[in-house]
Amino acid sequence: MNKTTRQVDTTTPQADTTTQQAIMSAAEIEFMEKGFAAAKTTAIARRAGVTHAMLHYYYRTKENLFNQVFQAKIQLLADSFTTILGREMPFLEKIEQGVGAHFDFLAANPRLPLFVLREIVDNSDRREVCREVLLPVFKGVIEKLQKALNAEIESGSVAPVSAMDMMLNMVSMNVFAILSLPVAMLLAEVKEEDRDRFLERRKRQIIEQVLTQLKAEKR
Amino acid sequence: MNKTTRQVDTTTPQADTTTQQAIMSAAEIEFMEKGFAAAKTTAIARRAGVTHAMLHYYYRTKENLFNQVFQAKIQLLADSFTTILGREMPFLEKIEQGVGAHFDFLAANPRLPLFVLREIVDNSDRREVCREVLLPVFKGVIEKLQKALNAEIESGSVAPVSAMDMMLNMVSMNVFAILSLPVAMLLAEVKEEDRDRFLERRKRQIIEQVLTQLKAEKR
DNA sequence: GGCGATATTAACAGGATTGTTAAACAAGTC
DNA sequence: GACTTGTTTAACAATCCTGTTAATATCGCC
Repeated sequence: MNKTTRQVDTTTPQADTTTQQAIMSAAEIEFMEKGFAAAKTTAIARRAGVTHAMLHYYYRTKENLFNQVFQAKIQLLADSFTTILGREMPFLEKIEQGVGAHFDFLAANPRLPLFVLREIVDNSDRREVCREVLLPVFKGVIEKLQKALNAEIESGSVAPVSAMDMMLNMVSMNVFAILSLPVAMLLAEVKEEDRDRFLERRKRQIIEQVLTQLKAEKR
Repeated sequence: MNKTTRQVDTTTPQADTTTQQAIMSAAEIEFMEKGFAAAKTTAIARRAGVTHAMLHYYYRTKENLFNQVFQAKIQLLADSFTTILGREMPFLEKIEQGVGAHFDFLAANPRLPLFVLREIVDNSDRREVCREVLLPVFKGVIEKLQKALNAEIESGSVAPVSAMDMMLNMVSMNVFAILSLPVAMLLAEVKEEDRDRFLERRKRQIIEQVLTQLKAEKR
């Protein structure tokens, strides 16, 4: 097997040049696929192509290794929110872009939602990680969105909706679209080769749905 | 320990009168809480107050026991869809009632969505159970809904929307509302004692959202 | 009371799983 | 070349988990 340098190589972070990185990559895959309980350290080591003793050498415990993976994934999730708001453009277009980008991010990381939800249900430590990482990001996004919304509402161009509700609706539909894809394809009787088309159609539908809510007449 | 009768007592299905039922009840709780992988047969037996050998005596394998729980839960889920459509009433009111009832069902069975999603991801047998039980029910509901929708669309009282899209939106928001409650409460900074109020508010919001879509002006 | 069928227990077997450890190995330094 | 430091291996220990089995208990029934 390949020898490692003394220090973990931080100059080429993408490849599994070191044993430690190989283990981390393998752990990501195994944990994402099976969750903490069903994933086995032996399987992770096998996938990484090393003895399972190496896993304990670098990460001490399964729990410890998992926590590092978890932290990274929560961070990834947080980043997906901040990248939404970027360039200058008309408000509705910005929303359209934002919803679409969020959808695309999830479509590219389809296992992420279930992974997170599965592990926080009865583990308050992991919920705490979520709170620490996600909360500040989320608050910032909501605040910005609410400000933009208020301006539009003031000018009468969109209906009065709360940023939080809008966000929840959007995230709900996007996450669930990805999360439930296996069931949805069953229930909508979609064949495997039509998967991408189905997703694309659903994405457009969700965007329409969000815009409809914004354009609704004041009741 | 209480002795069982020869035949499982089907006249009083609610109580754990027999060992077999006690095991089944304990299994439901354990499997729903921890999922197949993390649940332990020894823990199930302990919870049921019997030796873990009894578990194997009645259900042979952990897998077998799990499958019976899974089947029952899928059936429960299916029933939650059929009970929606019942009495005669104005269309929009019926929608309102239906969405609310679906939400309430999920709120009463908050672990159900995650339980199902978690177990079908990489198990095609269980997906097959879903298909067999859920598909016919779902198709029936969609068909009925589409017919009712068409009539309303014809008369111009609601905007042209497809039953499938509407259903997906509705189920998405309801399921995700329950599924993500732990995270949502974190992100919306809701205290434990305000949980029910938060849920009720979200329910109303989802109903509004669905109705808004139906009342949208034809573009 | 004795018989037969079912229910229950305790003990065990086999295997998998996490984690440790002692010894071998590689590589740079003096 | 010996020393130091970090890496890797193989073997092991301890525990846990699923499933079996043989012996015992319980019950209905004749």
